[in-house]
Amino acid sequence: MPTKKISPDKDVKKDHYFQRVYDVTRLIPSGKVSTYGAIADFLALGSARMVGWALNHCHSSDDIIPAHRVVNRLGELSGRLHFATPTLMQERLESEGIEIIDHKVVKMNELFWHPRELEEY
DNA sequence: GACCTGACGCCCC
DNA sequence: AGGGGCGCCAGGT
Repeated sequence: MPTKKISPDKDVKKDHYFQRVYDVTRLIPSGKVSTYGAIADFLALGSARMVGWALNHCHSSDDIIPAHRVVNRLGELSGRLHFATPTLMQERLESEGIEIIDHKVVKMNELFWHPRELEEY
């Protein structure tokens, strides 16, 4: 048997992981935000970095992912430069009634939404 | 294959 | 109370 680790299901698992991240992201209510860590925590899979990595590729998904509702734990729009325009993330959040000052969500404590708050799932 | 670099976050000053 | 160290895990060079 080949000692080489050709793992065909690795890509499958990767896609599945992507899908899990996208699913949770879609559940974030408009007007609220969640964090990379909270999503990784809820999935009990991967790390916060991997959530960011997955969201970085969300453009390759056919569905529209509200990735702008995911910020880092301090409420900073750390992913804003990865959107079509550098201001798009902030514009979308503001259009949902979220106030942002200096690339940071104001009242992060009130607006933070953890997936575990979801009753069903 | 070592080394760097992230859309991160906890721990420890 | 803000900043650095380090673990995280996958990709790129």
